Amino acid sequence: MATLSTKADDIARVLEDEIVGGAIAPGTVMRQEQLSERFEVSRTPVREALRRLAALGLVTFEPNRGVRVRSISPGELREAHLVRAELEALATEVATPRMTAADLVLLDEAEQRFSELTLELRDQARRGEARDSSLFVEWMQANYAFHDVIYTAAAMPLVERLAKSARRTFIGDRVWSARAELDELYAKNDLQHRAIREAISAGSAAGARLLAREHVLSSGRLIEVVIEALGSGGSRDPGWGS
Amino acid sequence: MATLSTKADDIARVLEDEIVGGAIAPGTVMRQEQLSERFEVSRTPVREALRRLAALGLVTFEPNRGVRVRSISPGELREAHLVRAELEALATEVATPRMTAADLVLLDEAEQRFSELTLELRDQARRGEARDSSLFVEWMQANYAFHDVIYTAAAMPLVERLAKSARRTFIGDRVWSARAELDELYAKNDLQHRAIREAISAGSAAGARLLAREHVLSSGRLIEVVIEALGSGGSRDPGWGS
DNA sequence: GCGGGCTCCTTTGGATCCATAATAGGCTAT
DNA sequence: ATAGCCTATTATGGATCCAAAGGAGCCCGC
Repeated sequence: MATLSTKADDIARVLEDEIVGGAIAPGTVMRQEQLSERFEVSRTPVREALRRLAALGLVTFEPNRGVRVRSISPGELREAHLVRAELEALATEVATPRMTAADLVLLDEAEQRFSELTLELRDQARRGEARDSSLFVEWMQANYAFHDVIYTAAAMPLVERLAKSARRTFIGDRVWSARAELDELYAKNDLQHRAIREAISAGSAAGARLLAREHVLSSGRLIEVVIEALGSGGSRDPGWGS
Repeated sequence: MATLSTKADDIARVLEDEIVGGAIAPGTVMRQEQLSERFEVSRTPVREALRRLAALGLVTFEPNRGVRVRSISPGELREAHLVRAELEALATEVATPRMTAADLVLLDEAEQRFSELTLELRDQARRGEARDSSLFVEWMQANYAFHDVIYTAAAMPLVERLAKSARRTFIGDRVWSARAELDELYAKNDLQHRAIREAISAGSAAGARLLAREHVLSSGRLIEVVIEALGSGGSRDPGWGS
């Protein structure tokens, strides 16, 4: 059997997903032995995987003390959004003249799904129901799916990689599931998606670029508002990265 | 003695510098045992260091075959410059209102040093002397120093990290030391630096932003031209990354 | 009663050891 | 002579082993 991937890489991918998905809370110390018995390997590949996560900025090595999942300070969150705004703007600009009819269909489908989920989310909040965490996850994924269509069309692997790594700042669903009074802000996201879609459809690279930039910046502000509203009450970490 | 850093990190830093500096040619396979005896450690920390380099995109693991220093395709080079243009534009915009008088002095000094080296370089080329590799290295470092002043003032660690990682595309001095007939393009870099400096000095964030963007894009085109002029004659790698 | 220091335990960082995949070279059969 | 197969070598991936740093808890002196 030809080995197509190495244990360290597999483990790194899993842990990466868990951290960016919020399954592992920021501030947690990851015990090597614990991980090694979980993945049924020795500590060696575990440590190599952790090195990779460290290089990606997801964890920090505290020599002789362990690895800790990095938490994001408000400043870092803000900066990450500024970066993502520029990168998405670039990707959208490049993607616009490259979008085929098929791509546009994909974009439409993604937008429609996102729109539906946004409505569902709003209705659920209005009915005062307990917030369904999985619905938020779906909503986020639909949001990402929309942007992914653009990334794919842009065919810019570096931009895609960097921008996606900046997504990790979302810290799972804890941020999004926070408040219901932000309805219209969620809805604004949907409207912005449509605007971007229309600009692309119209072949306006410059317009799509500006809209994409504004969209990311605005969703960044949304997150800041939500976090502000949360105060420190809903977060289990000090909100401070080394 | 308190251990402030780990062997793996030290090794990673050294190798990182060597790769981005071009001391290790793209395409090279890095033998673990060789590295371990060079750094006088076992293969374990070496492998952890290599994992880090892999996460940074500097090398690729080919399972059971070794790690290979990634080479950059023309497309990747182009994309990296587009990214760097956006990030530098952002950093410059943010830095402009934050620049203190002291920062401006630093910027001036960096610019002046860069200017001098540019002239030296031109004169050397005009006299038809054998190109002095170390002079090019100095010139590049002076170029980076100028931009570093801006990064520092911007106080955006993420942007700085990403943009600097995009610098690695320069592949040492092989690119720059290529031709003498590109004098005015080198000089153009200098003029652009001055324009950026003046825009910052005038407090025009938007102007500085545009100038920074154009500057990076233009130097990216310069590199493309140089590589084009080189053909495949001066490069020891196939110019293709996995 | 309390603070400082000493000892033991846990966990990490690193070294060494082992199994296996890839490859190079030789051998055989045609 | 040459193509194909088999073996021996080498380097990697992973496991196990060892030394040392950090911290918790205990003990002793004041």
